[in-house]
Amino acid sequence: MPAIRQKLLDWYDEAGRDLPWRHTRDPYAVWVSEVMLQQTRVETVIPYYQRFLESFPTPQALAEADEDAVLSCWSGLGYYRRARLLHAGVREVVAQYGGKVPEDADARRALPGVGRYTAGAIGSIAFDKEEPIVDGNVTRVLARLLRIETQVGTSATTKRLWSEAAQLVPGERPGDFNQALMELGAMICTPKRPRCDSCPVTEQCEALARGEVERLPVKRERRPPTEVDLAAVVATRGRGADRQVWLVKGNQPLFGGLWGVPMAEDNARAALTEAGLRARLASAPVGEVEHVLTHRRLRVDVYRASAAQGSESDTRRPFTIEDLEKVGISTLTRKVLAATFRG
DNA sequence: TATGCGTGGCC
DNA sequence: TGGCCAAGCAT
Repeated sequence: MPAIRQKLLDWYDEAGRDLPWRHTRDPYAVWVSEVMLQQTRVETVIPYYQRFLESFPTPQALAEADEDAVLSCWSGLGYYRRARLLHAGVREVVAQYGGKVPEDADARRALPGVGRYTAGAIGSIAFDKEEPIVDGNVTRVLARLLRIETQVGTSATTKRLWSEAAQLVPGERPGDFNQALMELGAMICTPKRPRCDSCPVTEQCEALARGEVERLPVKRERRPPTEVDLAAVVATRGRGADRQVWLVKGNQPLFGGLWGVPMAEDNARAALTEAGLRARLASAPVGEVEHVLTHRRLRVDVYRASAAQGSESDTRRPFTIEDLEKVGISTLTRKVLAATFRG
């Protein structure tokens, strides 16, 4: 086992990528990077990470920001609940711990949005603690190295993976070792066409010895996405540069906390009614938009409407194009607006 | 334990 | 082209 640890560290020192969050051990910055990287590619995260830390350089700055500003910075990155939980977690750190991310593992783990992985990543990278992590990369690397054939996602396999990771992590530079494990999964031990020729631990790999690398890990089947037909209403008032679009702020699971045009299943009139808007609705859609999420395939008919009047509230108000940059809106909303105004 | 939550890139 | 993801978490 020590051989694996040292070889991975040596390989990481030589071949590891130079990424923005690898230039800091500020636990807050590490936290931000880890949350952004959840289920999201490195290349996608980089510009968001840099903008976010420029806007909110310290826990205090983020804690003081309002949610619209935070989601504006997150807009387009997806999984918006992450941003809201990070915001809540950082506010808790400021309120309870004087703005210092707690070194205590249990206290860290108890923060909103901080699960076992994120807690371990912050602990090992920022605090040099010998805490293991298991993410998708580590799962794949360990499943192959140790030839773990049980299905990923079951409690027994999860327990085994965390146990194996915990046995590997003790020693020097636990944060770098954890990142080396993930980096190997990202660069060499990839899901498809792994680059075993360049792998530093081929001698230790039980799956390679048996020619079973591409078969592992054994994953669960995915359910096909649900098809949903929606109607969206772009209700405007004014013309030209003064034109404003009515948006509503949702607090539902889908796109929670973001502003968007009124939408409802199949029915544009219902979308307006649910939004509490009175407007002249066009009889035919002006366009169609498709948006695919992991578990849903959305097909959206886009309608125009004019709404000269309307009562504004915390969850319903008109936006100029300029205003849109100050709040969080989903990529779906961007598509709907683009389909309406052609850019 | 199973499910829902976004997005963009890849082959 | 479309299926398959990618550094999880909460419920």
